[in-house]
Amino acid sequence: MSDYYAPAIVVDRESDEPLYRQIATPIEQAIVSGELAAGTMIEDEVSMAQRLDVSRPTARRAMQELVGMGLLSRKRGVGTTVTPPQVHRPIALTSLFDDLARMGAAPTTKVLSYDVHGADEEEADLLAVEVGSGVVRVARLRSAEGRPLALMTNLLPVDLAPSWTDLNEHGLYRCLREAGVAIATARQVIGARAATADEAALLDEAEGAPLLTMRRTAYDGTGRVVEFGRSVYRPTLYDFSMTLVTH
Amino acid sequence: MSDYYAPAIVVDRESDEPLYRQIATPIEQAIVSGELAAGTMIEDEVSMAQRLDVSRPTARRAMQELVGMGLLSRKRGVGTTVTPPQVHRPIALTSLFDDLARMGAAPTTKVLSYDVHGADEEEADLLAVEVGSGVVRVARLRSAEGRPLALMTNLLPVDLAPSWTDLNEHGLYRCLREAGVAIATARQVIGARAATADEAALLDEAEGAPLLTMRRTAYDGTGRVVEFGRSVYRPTLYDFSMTLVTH
DNA sequence: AAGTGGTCTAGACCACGTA
DNA sequence: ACGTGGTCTAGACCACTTG
Repeated sequence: MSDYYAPAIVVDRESDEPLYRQIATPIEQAIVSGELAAGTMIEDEVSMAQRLDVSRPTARRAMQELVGMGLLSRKRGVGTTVTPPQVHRPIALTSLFDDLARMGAAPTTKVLSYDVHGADEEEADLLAVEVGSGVVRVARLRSAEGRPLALMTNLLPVDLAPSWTDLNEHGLYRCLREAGVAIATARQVIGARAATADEAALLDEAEGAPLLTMRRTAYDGTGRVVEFGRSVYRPTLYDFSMTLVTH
Repeated sequence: MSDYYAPAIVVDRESDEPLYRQIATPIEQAIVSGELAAGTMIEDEVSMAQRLDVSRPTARRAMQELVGMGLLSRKRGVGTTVTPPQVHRPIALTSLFDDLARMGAAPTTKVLSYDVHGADEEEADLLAVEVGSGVVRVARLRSAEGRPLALMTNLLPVDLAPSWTDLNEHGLYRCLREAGVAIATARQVIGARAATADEAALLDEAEGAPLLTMRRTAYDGTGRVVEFGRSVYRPTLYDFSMTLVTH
């Protein structure tokens, strides 16, 4: 008799949901909800397999999913324990709009310009498309709680670009997602520089004030460029927060 | 007869290296070296298992490792192909020193101060240790190609801190690694602000010039705080480049 | 010695996409 | 209809850690 956590799960063999996920999901929720404290011992996989009436590889796979997310850590000869939350996997590739909304900051967006045209050489290069193919360039001012926060310009292939009205209501990434565009990865570069006169006027800063800058190229699963964006942020109101992991 | 890539591998059953890794590693190298172009079809797992004389789950596991790294993508009913390099997984949690060295920038470090003392309340909070326990606070000036680039201050528990001389020769993260400290995750916040007079003097910038700032807390696998650092960078000479991934 | 996770086998059935 | 990857079984042996 040990005092480990043995999840009360009954697997449904008729369900479309794989068994290993039926097992992993409740444990995952128990961990992220804080119900299971860091360091809590988890039932070993042989016993769990017998108890839930699945094969050992199936129970094992459920555990491995959680190890992969950084929620559990295992030591041979010792057992499985809940990982401290600092070591959990990050929520990756969030959008500014979602970030602000999650913080309860009531973000608003004003589309400053929305221009459809044939790609010039630089634009074609950034999007990895043919010169002259249709692209949309849009500039937006993002505010939170009535204060201007960021100036964003984005470049997209026409066939992916959301409409002016959509962009006024939602974030770009949400528009893309709802249009069925799945972003897989993005490369971004974060820097800083002094505000130009135009930027200063729009952002309610002084000319020459330090601004955070971000350049991002987003790709779908096939490697196609979905979007290229260049933004400047007011560093007194926004910064980039992220979790890094060693593999 | 199809024209897919079938790796020429002979597995060594006497080796300590797991079979799935003996299979995955050569394929991984062929992809990252560019030998296999994006979109190249990979042998299906049933045929690979027979050919290499391993069970199907073993062949499958090798493939899954590569899928997890973003190197391969699979579609049920279709097959397995090499992922475009844009979608490959990022090299996570690099150190500034390594970054510069990889770029051939010949980084040098000057330790400006190295102070061992009992943690005050703020320091204890940052490192999640008891007030009064031994901590090391070190300030360093990092230069590349003779030009000052970053001003870094770090706070570490005494028992983990490298010596002054080690820090003058290598980057902090390399020192920690060689001391057997394995960093698992780190949280960092990137922002910007104007340079103070002191910073400006050390970094060869004007007072009030925009600087990139970074705060980072690094954790080992048990959730213990290994290091807390605060740095400022000259944005004309350095920026943060990273790849984000959706899970 | 006992218990844990790590690896591996030799099959099986199913869901999906293509032809 | 066929071939693909996705899931699952019921075992097995090994390596490592702890008592």
